[in-house]
Amino acid sequence: MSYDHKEVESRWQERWEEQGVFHVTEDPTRPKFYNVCMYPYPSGAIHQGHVRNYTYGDLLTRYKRMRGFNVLSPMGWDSFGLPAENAAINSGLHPKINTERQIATMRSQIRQLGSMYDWDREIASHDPSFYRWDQWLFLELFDRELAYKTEAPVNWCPKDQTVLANEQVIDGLCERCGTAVVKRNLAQWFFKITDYADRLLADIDTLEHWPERVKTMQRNWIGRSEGARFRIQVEDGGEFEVFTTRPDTIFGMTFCVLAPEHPLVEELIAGSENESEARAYIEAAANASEIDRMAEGEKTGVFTGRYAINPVNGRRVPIYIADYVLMGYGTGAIMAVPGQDQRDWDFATKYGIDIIRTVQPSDGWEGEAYVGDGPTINSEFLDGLDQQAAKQRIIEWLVEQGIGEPAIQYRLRDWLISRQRYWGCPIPMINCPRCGLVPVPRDELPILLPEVEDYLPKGRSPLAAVDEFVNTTCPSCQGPASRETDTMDTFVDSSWYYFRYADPHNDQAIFDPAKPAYWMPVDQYIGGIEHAILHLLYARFITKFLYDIDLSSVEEPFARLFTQGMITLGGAKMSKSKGNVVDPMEQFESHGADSLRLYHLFMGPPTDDAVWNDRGIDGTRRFLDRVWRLATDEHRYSEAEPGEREREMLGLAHRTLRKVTEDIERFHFNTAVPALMVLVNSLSDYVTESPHKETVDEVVRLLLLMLSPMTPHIAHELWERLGHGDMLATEPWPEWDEELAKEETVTLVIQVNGKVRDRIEVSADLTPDQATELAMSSEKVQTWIDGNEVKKVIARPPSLVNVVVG
RNA sequence: GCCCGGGUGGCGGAAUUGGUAGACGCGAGGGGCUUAAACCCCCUUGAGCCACACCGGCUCGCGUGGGUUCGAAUCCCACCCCGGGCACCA
Repeated sequence: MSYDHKEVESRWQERWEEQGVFHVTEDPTRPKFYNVCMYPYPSGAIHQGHVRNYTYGDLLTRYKRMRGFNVLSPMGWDSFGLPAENAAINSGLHPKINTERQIATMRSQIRQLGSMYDWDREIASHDPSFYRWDQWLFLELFDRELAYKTEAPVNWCPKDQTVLANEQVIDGLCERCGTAVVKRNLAQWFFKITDYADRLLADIDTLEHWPERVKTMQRNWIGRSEGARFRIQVEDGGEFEVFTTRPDTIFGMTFCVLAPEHPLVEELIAGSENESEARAYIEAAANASEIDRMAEGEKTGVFTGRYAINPVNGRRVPIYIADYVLMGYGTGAIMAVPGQDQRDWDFATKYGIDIIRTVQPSDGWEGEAYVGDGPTINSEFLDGLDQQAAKQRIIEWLVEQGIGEPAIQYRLRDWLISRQRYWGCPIPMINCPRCGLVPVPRDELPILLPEVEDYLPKGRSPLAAVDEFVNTTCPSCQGPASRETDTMDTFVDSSWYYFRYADPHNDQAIFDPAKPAYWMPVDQYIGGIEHAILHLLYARFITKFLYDIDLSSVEEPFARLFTQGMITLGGAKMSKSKGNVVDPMEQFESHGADSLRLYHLFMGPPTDDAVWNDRGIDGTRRFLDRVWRLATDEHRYSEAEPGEREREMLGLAHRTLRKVTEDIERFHFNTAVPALMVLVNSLSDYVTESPHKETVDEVVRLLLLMLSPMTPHIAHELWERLGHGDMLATEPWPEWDEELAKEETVTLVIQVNGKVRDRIEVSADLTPDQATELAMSSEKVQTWIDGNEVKKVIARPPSLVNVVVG
C-alpha cells in the first residue's frame, strides 16, 4: 500500500501557513535562532540545488523550533541584476513583469517543498521599499568617503555591455556570459572596501564555524603582503614610487618597470629615442583583453630610453614599460631584481639585462631566480645578513634617507559598483555643472527606476536615454543638473538584506537597530560555495560598516556558514545548457516532496558534490511507504508481559534518537537517515514476531518525532492519525534515556596478532581481566596460539582483545 | 607555481576520530506471493581459494610504495591521480 502524498502534502502546507506556525517576533525570554538560506535569483523555476539548500534549511528550522528556539527563517528574492534582466530580454517581457511572474512561480514551488518560512517578512530587492535603503546606504557610505567616483581602467564585458567588479572576472572572462573581458578607462563608482582590508582579514580568525576552505579563499583574495615602499629618481628629473616585498634585494635591482598605464610613462617617453616604439606598445597593451595579457609565456616590454638611479648605490638602470606590471596593484611600478624574482629573470634574459645575485643560494641549488632564504651577498652593508635581518636593516636605511617606509599592500581592490544596465538600483547622485557631485537629499528617496521603452544594453546605461529621469535640479544651487544614470551592482542588495528581514516593513529607516540587535548574527547561513568570495566578503564589509555607524551590534554577520555541494549528473553540474536537469516539480508529482527531501538528505555528505541517481528517490519513497504501513496497519499484538525483546526494541529506538540528534547537530544528515532506516527495518521485523502494542506505539511515536524535520508532511499526518495531536511541529524534541539506550551485550572481537580469529557475545560491562580470560579460553584462539609464547594481551573491553604471540 | 580538499565494492556512500572495513540505500542474481505483472516479503552480493549434505575456514583487499604501532581507511614520509581556489599581485 502506498500513501497519497499529493493529498497529504498540500493539506499540511495549508495548515502550517493558516496556523502561522513559523511566524515569529522578538522574544527575549527564549533563545533565538536566526536561520537563513541565501536568497535566490528568481530564475522562474526551482532546481535540485534549491531543493537541497532549502531542505537543509528547513530541517534546521523545524529541529531548532522543537528544541525550544525562537526560530526566524525568512525568504526573499535577489530580483535585480543581470540574470533577471537577461531572462526578461529573452522572454520579451519587461523585467519587472517577468521578474514578478517568476517570483510567483518560485514561491509556489518552494511552498510545495514544505519548507516553512515567515512569509510576512518576504522581501524582494527590486521593490522600491527595499532598494530605497540601498540608496540610503550608498549615501551613508558617500558621506564617509567610502563611496567615490573616479576614472580608472575597469573590466568591461563587451557582450553584457557593462563594467564588472574585479570579483566578477574569472580567468579573464565575464562571470555571467564567459566573454573575454577588456579594460576600459571609465568614470565609475566604487565602494572603498580596501579601507576595511585589515579588519576583513583579521576577523576571519574569529569565524570559528566557517569552512576552512572559504576562509582560505577569502584570505587569498584579500592577499596581504608586507614590504616597503620607496621613491626612485629618474635620471634628468622626475621620480616614481615602487612597492616591494623584498627590499633586502635592492642591490640586485638592474632595471625598473612601469605599467603601461602608469601616469609617468607619457613624460618619460616624450621626445625619447624609443618614443614611437613605446607608444605602439602602450596602445597594444590597452587594446589587449585580460586573457591575452595574462597568457603565460613570453613577457613583453619596451625600453623607455630613460634611466633610473638605484638609491642605494647610485647605479644607473634602464626603465622599461611592460604589461606584466599591473597598474592596479602597489604603485604600478617595480624595482626589478632578476636574481631573486623569476618574472624579472625571464624579462632580463629576453632583453639582455644584467643579473646580480644578492642572496647566496643553498648548496647544490641549480636554477634561475633564487627566491629562497640565504646570506645576503653583493650588498655592501647588508652582506651576511639573512633575509629577515636584511629587510629590517634596509627599511631603516630607507627611512633614514627619507625616501621610503615599511608598507603593507593588499591584493584586494575597491569594489566597483556601477553598472551600465537597466535592471538595478539607481545610484542617488546628481551631477551639477557648478557644484559637482551632489547627493540626493535623503527625503527624496527612493529615486525610482524609470519606465523605459528600450532597456537593452547599449554600452551606456539605458537610464541615460530618459530625459525626464536625467534632467533635474541641483539640490545645492537649484540650477539645472543631471542625475547619475548608472545602477548599482546587485551584490549591494545582497550585502545587507539579512538585516532587513529583521524589520522588513519599516518605511522610516533602513531598520530599527533594536530588531537586528535581537536576531543578528545569522546563526546559520546556508548556500552555495560559489559565493565564497564575492557575496560573503561584501556582506562582511557592509556589516562592519553598519557596525561602525551604530546600526549593527555585530561585526560579523554569519556565525555559522554552511556551504553545500552541487548536484551533478553525467559528470557535470545540473544546468539547462547541459540538458541534464531533473525537475523537482516532476518528483513532487511522482514521489512527493517528503521523498525528495529525504533523498537529498540521504545522498551524501552535505558539503560534497552529489551525483543524482533517479533510483535513489525510489528508495526513500519505499522507506516512507514502509513507515506508513507500520503506523497504520493492524498488527497482531501479544498479551504477554513485555520482556527482553521489548527492552531491546526500545533500546534501539533510544540509541537511534541519540544518533539522529548528534548527527543533525553536526550536519551529518546522510548518516542520520540510515539510522532511521535501521530502526524501521528492525521494527518491521518486530511487528511480525509477537509485538506488544505499547512498544510499537512508543517506537512509532519517537520515529515520527525524528522524521518531522526531515519529512514533515507524512510525519504530521501520521502523528495526527495516531491521536498524538494536531501540530507535530510545535512538539518538543524528545530526550533519549541513557539507561535504555545502553547496549547490554556486545560483540567482543578476539584477534591474534591483529587478525580477527573469534567473536563472542559478552556483557557490556566486561572488565579487562575477564576479557583476557575469555579470549584465552577460546578454542579458535588456542588453535592459533598453537604452543607459541604469548607475549602480551591487549584488552580493550568490551569491543576487542588482541593476543600477541611470537 | 602556490594554497586547500579528496581517492574505500558494480554505483552513492558508512566506519562513533587508532580497535570487527564495506552500515544504509541503489543496482544485480535467486526465491516466495500472484492466473500474470506491479507492489510487497525472504535469501545472496568486495576479490580469490578451500570445504560444500551441513557448520564453516583461509589469503588478499580502503590510489601506490615505505614507516610508526599489539593493531592503520584513520598517524608520519615519499610518490601518482582527481576536484577546487588563487595566480605576471612585485
